[in-house]
Amino acid sequence: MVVKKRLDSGFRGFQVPAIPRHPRSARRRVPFKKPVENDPACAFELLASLAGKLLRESESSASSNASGGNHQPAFSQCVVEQERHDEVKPPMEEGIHNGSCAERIFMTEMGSRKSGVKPLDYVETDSALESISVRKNSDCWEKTEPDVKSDIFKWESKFGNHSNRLVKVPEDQEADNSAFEGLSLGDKISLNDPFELCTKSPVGLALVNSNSDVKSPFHGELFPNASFSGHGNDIKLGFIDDDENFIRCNKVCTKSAFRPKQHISHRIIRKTSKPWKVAPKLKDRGHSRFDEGVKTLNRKRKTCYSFERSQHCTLFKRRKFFDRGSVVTSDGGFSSDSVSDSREKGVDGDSPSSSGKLQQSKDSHVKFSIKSFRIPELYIEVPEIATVGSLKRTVMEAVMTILGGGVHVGVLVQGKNVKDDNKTLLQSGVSCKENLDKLGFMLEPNSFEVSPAVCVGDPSQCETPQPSRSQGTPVLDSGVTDTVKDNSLLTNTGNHVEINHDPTSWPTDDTADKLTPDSRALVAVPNRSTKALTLVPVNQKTRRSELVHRRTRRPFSVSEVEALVQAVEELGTGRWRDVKLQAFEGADHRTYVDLKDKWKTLVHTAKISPQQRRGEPVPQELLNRVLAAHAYWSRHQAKQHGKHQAATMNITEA
DNA sequence: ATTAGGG
DNA sequence: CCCTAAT
Repeated sequence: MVVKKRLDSGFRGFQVPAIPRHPRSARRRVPFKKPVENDPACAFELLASLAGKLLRESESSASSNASGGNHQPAFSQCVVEQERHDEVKPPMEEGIHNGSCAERIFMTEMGSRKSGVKPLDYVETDSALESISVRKNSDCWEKTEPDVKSDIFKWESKFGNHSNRLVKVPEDQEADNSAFEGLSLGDKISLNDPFELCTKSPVGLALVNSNSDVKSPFHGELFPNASFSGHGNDIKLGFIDDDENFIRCNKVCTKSAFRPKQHISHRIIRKTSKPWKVAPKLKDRGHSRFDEGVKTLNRKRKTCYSFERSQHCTLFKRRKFFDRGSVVTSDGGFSSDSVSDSREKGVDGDSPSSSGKLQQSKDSHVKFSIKSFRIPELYIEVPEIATVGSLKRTVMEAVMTILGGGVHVGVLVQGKNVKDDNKTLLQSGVSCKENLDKLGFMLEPNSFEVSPAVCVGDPSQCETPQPSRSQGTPVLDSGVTDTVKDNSLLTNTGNHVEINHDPTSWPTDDTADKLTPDSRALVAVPNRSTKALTLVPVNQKTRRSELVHRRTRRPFSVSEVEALVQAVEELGTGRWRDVKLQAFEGADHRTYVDLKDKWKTLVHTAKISPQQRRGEPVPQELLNRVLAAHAYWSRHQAKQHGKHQAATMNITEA
């Protein structure tokens, strides 16, 4: 039995919480690579494993230390990262990861004791509490300060370190390590969403801001007493947000909130021991779905994580943004970052992940956040007995397949695809108040006409009066929020996928497909491998050839035509299966559909003048027979039809 | 799985 | 030939 589900909503379900994106240097421009070996789908599991590993390391370390009596907390420092993330950052990925910004995990082993932990690829610990050199992996990290006095996991948003979060995992909290196996520090993993889980916790989260220059409203001490000293086992998970926390501004991004990219490249992780205080806000930002997840998590692991999330979207090019005091961006490329944190109020009520907002400000700038992108429809087919894990992987594969070919963003205004990239927002109507609700973004696989930069004309041209929109209306809504309930541990992906399309979720949905037929696409290819399922992108222009080969053309020979005509003369034109069996039994490459098609063409050929015919000429004699048979069976069929109906009626009556 | 038709 | 809808 197979479960076929049409993910009608496309992967819109993959929430793309408005998460801040950072300029990530040229990397962003690198064509999206195909997913690497790391199975993204396993990210969560990996994360879990990693965490477990870490915990264990920490514990063992602690115990060993304990024996020695006085001891310093052992720290583990390592970086976990899915490299792919550095280079592959299609907007969609945000969706995939559901805004969980943490893709890179830094586990810090601060103690001189490493508990057998291997050196990290990215971070080198000089020694306990010394400065930490962070590999300049993505020109985002350089040096960290040694303030960390307790174990800390720093999770950096793979997307550009925008969200600072510090999650603390007190040792006293029983962590279920059972699930964490086989992962060693330094292992690379991706956090595809785990954040949702890990970051949802009542415990509260400390925001680690590496950029002291920028004071976002969120900066503050989350955990007044973040250190859990005395136990050396305490672990904090920190989401390191480097720069642009700015966008965090609840209202509109203020100039001061932004800073040039240059700074970004010199990010410093600092004073994790003094996380910015954000607790109060945390609550405000607690999103229903996250909360749910947290509960579950806590229930299961008693591990508390909390998080502070910054979500913003940037649609403007950085330079411009900067010049105008309001643009943030990522190296010119379009990013799904939201320009501002539109969730000023009502955050509690609606889950941020499912709602986006667009607002206009007085300064003629269109500001909004993107909650999610519409993603080309995916069709997935998996056996009922497939595991959730396989489903996740499958979905991930599907998504990555799309991404693998590169994606670009499409902009929809009132359901219409705005293809002219040179249009200004004003011209496109994006800035129109009426269209605010109808602004949508979608990912389009493998575009041929580049220009990923969607929007943005010149902001200064947005002169339309822009009454600030009241918070609520989501521009993009995945409507998934509700689905994330108890199974937070299982779902990331799954929960974010809407199985049933809810038209109301996506205002632009109805037209999206029509507008971009090429972008709709993935179909399940049954039985293609041992895997639960295989997804094949349907983007015909670019991928079908790779995945679903068109059968090689095999012109019918005259003898074949003769056999066909013979069979049809006897059997008629409505029994192709029989024709196949009778005349092409052994010809596996000729399906009854082929025969039917051939007959169709034969009839057509017979009707046209010989000059118009192409290919190997078919004897006129045969064509004549074709016409005769066609005429005959056409009439016969009509009669048969009538008889059949009559018969049916009689039966019914009888 | 077949059949019928449009692309 | 492909793709779909309808059987």
